[in-house]
Amino acid sequence: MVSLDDVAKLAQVSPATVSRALSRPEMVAEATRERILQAARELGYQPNQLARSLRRRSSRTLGLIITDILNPFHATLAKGVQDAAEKHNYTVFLFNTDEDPEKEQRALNALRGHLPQGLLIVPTPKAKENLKLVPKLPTVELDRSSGTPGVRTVMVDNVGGARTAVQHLIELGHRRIGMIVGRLDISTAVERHLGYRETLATAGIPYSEKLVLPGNHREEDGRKAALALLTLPPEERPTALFVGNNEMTVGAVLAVRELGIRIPQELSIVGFDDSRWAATMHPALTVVAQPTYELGFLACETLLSSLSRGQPALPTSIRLDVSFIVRESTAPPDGFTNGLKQQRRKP
Amino acid sequence: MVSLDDVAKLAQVSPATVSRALSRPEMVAEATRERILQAARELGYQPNQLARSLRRRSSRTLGLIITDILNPFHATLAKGVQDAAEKHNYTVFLFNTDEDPEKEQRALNALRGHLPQGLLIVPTPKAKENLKLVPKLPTVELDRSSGTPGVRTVMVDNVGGARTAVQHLIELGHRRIGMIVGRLDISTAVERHLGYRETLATAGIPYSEKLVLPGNHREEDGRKAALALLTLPPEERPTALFVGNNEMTVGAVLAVRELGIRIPQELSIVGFDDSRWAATMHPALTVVAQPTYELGFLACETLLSSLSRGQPALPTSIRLDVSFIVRESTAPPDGFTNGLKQQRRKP
DNA sequence: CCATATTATGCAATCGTTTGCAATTATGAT
DNA sequence: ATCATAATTGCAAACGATTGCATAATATGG
Repeated sequence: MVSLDDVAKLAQVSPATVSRALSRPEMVAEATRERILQAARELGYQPNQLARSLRRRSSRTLGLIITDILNPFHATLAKGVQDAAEKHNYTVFLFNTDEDPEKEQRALNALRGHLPQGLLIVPTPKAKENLKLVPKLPTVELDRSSGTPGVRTVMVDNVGGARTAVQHLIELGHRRIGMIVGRLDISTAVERHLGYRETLATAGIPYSEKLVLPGNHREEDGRKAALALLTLPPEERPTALFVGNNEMTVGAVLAVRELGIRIPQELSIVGFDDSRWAATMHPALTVVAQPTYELGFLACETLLSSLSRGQPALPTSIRLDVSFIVRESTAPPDGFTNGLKQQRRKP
Repeated sequence: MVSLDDVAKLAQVSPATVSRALSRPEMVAEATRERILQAARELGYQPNQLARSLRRRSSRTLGLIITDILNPFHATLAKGVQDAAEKHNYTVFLFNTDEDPEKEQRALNALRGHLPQGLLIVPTPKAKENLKLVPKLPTVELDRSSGTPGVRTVMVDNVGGARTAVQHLIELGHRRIGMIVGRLDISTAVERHLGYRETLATAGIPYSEKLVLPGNHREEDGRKAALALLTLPPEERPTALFVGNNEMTVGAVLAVRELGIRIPQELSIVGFDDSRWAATMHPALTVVAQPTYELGFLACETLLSSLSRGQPALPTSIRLDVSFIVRESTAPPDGFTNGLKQQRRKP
């Protein structure tokens, strides 16, 4: 490893001058600077970030904690964050919690030792507790809120998205609309559930607990929940399903196939969060689409701008709009005149 | 930030002793150790990894460079690596190159400053050049080989996978089998192409350049290539397609749909690399499935074990077996008796 | 040409650990 | 007790950068 001293020797100046030539060029005379840069280039010098960070007490490093890198939603989020970070010359440490609060805790502890400048996190339900491990770290939460006071959040309009989706189903003529909701200790699930309830209420449709099943955001949970809802007696069985996240939607669709139920003739289905899978499966899924990449990018930009301005990070909460994409998985319920089908809106 | 000194004061010992109590417990007396650990716990002490790494000249950190985090294949790879790293208490820096050699170079430079212990990389075509930036860094290449001498690789049996796929098509009765191959400066593409050629040769089917189109591994490339192949005059148009990676397979399938060609009746298609999409689309795709997670996990284990043994890293090359999953996208070509369909093997 | 202001460099302390070596204390055999 | 030996602990010097302060070099102005 070639160090400052090596460069200093070659350029015949003190290490201090080399340091300045590199990080505050205006402080050193033109000629010397040239000589130093030349020497550095010659030796292939690369500053030791560890030493630099240690001394500066700041690292140009960010922590990113997501809950499931295999979920394209999170992968996209991560890409948005990384791109933004790279733009500003920050490096990011990526951790995966698999929705496990313990892993989250370990990740935070590991991160802590690396003195990141900031943290971007998709919080697990225990995050409020876990985040106490890093009390002074500028943090922004993505996608969900843990309810930790003083933390900024960047989320999408979950309530609005759910409303649009459910409203769409109601307009098609559905009355028994089931929902596969996420864990109710996660804010996105709560909000999407709220949008669902509100919209039913507005339409004068009574809320039925039987039609709302929780799941743990994984494909298998969606499958089980859908199986349960769709094997209710015909009188109670929902004619439409609103599913709270992308993975569970996959599970739900697979369950529907297992049961041999036809979409959309016998069951309409709307998912939250778009994906290639949703767009290209047959029939193509009607979904609430989120600006996922932008969510990550923006969250990172927000964090970085507050860092650079050295501001005390006002606890703002940003909401991004979602869009509703009508495809082929929704139609009027059985018994309704199929003429309505023609009226379906296009995306 | 609470430091060693703080703990030392509280426990009434020297910082040196605290350090030892934490990293070489057997060197300090039972009683003192207890007192120190207690103090550390009380203060919520977390070692400053920067300082530690600086002094130890080793960081318990790995670099991971992949080319596309949005591709589930790479995301899965990353998860395998991370899980293995976490198991051994290593932290990983993740970088994304988007197949861009310049980004790869930047990533390597950024990484360099953080003194990682090792590097896992899915190399871009310029990696052989770029890797010179980190000459002494223990490196293992995943999925592909850049041809850099002395570097270990962990890959799958691409030739074998391609052979099985093409053989399967031949046995079904296909003679004009097209291939959408990747960039020929990437080893996986070369190998899969080789398997394709060899199998044709063995079966006595002449190799036709017209039927082999290169692509840049992205969905859109697959689409374009498929469009080109499938609009050849009927006499030349392939009756089956072997596609070299998952993203291009998606594109190819979409192209087929655009053209209104039915799979598998009018066209058989086999992809390389399985995915949820491939498994659940209609008709479900026949694929060469790779042990993706294991690839990442194993690569990381390999790297770590060579690190811990302090060995000079023999340049081994590990090949993992692929498996062939026959689903619904392959059938005998038009004009062949459909009776053959029944004989299709199961996975 | 000298005093003073300005600019460019160097010195040395520092960030928080680790570790070779020396100093201290405990242990056990005589 | 006494002394050799072993087990603990502390001192102080690193690791590679940054930076306040002092100093040397140069420029400015009268």
